[in-house]
Amino acid sequence: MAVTIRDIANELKISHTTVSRVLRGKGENFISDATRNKVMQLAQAMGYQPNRIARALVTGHTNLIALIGAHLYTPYSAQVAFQLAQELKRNHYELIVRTMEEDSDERHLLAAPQFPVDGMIAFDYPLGAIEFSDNTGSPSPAIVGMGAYFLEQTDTVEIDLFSVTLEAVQHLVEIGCRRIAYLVSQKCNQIGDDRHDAYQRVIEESGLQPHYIVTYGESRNAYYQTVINACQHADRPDGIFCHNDDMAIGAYRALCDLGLKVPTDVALVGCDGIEDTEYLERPITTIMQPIKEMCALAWKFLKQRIQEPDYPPQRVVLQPKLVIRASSQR
Amino acid sequence: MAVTIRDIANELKISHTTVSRVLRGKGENFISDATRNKVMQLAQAMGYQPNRIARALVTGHTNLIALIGAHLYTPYSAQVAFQLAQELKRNHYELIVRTMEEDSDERHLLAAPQFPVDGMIAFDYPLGAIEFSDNTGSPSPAIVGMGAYFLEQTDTVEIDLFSVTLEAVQHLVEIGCRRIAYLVSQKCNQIGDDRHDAYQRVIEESGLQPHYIVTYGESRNAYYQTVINACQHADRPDGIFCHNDDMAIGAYRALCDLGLKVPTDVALVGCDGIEDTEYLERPITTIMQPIKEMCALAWKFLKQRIQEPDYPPQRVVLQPKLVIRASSQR
DNA sequence: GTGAAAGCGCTAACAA
DNA sequence: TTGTTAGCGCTTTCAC
Repeated sequence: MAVTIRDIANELKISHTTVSRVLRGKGENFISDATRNKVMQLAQAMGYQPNRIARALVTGHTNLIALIGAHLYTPYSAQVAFQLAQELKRNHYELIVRTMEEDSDERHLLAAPQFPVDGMIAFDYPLGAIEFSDNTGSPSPAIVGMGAYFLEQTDTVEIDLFSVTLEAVQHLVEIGCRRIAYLVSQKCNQIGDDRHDAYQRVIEESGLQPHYIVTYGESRNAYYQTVINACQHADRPDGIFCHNDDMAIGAYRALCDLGLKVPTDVALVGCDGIEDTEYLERPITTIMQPIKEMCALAWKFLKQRIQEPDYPPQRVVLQPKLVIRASSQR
Repeated sequence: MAVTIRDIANELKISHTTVSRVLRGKGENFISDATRNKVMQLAQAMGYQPNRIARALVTGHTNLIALIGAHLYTPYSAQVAFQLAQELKRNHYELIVRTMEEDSDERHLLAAPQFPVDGMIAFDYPLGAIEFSDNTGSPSPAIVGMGAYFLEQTDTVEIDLFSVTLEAVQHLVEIGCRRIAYLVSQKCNQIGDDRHDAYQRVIEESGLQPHYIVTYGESRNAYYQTVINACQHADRPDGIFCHNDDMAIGAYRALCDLGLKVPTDVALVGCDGIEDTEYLERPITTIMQPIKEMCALAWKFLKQRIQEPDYPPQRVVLQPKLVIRASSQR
């Protein structure tokens, strides 16, 4: 059996409360040095490890944070998850990764039992707050929204993709593209989506025709196929703004296979800033997300919310940057 | 406040023990249907959620599993982590991602407090078992090693990279490479490492000269730089076996920038089978890890170990596959 | 079939 | 400065 504070207390003929106080650094100024030292030493010697479960039961917090999202397996998400885990670790918190599958009942909390966490970060996951707030009558848990999709009611670290997409599509216009397509998954292709709206705006203002290449699957291979189909006709686009980098990478490969040259025949712009876009023969122009900053802020908000549940909701808007690379330089 | 079994019991004028039994499905055959139904209904109506912490305190298990490793942020690791999380979810377990940094004191458990888990999976992390077993006198926790690096004392899902590397390097010989280099990080470049040993063996048996390109950083950019330096001389290699795909991708880009053609000037083979190798103009030949199988088996072993701590250690060896692509086809 | 009581290891209020 | 007591919400004997 693991050693408990009572074991230490018995050994020392003192109360376990005192041991608890010493070990937790409480009572800085009213525990005698003699006692403190005795306890510290023995705890060390006996290899005492506090039982976090017992502590959690009484304090009500676990020092666990959940990252929730729909596509936590993409390179972009993986980077975010890792960044967050690092950030948390410094504060003695740990991260549980919770992928919510979209078309299943798991949306409903009862389906898959979940370990209680002190807070959650909903990444690019607009439904988070809804699900988790009205679930029971209990006070809504600490939750912060983060990314390009989020909800209004909570703390949020919002990434504004509108302005930068304006810039990105404008950039395609400026390098001479006249048939600029928008490669996008079905579910993101709608009014209200920053990228969609910004694309449409620039196209209209430039007097061009919008051209949506809609994908249904969610894999690079699906994107690849979609682009193969969309670009084998004579009236193919001469520039593609891709909703994300995975699509851009699928598109890149498709264009190669079709014998089309990037950027000469077709210019390419992606979004997210994952490393992969940089390691191609023709690196892909992309929108670089401020991952580090986003994670740091999300954690800052969440930490505060955990400490002060009634603090007024905070919000910050981050601006990603367009990084121009060979795929759009003519 | 959240609703407890006592709330339900009081409401129903029965004991909380009975409620507990019903809710947990114990006492299948000695709880009256009347009681059972009443309880079920009220629990539902009151939105009862069991307190997992309280349960964990008494049962001693959390249904939490930790994934531990040194480089959990690479695309390969991310894929593994995701796969594992999926696997666990089906069994009502959740995953905590624990990156161990190499050159810090975090190796020692006391440094960063960790939430108790029912088991751990050490991925490509040979030190796992050492650290976690002799830590206290307590019985070693359930742990399984997984990947190409692991320890002898525990359950392990081992990936044998030796045979397939033999095949990979042999393949380079067969397509006509005569100066085959091995791109590897400093810490993996040693006897005992499958890839290192297999490379050396083939080179020797083919009467060629070994040529180690050693990198010190751990990023694609570091690999890129290393290859730039290593390949700008006239006696550059005409084939490179890369220790992993990230290195292969860094190398690929370096070769492009040096104006060298893949595979004509330099053939390339990577290892791990991450998606990125497939989406280049010249897809990279690689060793495809059996991620899914590996994760499924690791979880199978771990689950068994959790249930039967004294079961004799299990071990299985998995064979990855060489996937030949354009980067090594002449 | 059901309930009473004990206790998991800890923290926190209140005494002394 | 230290100890006593209660209790977090649950599971688990054991008794009825």
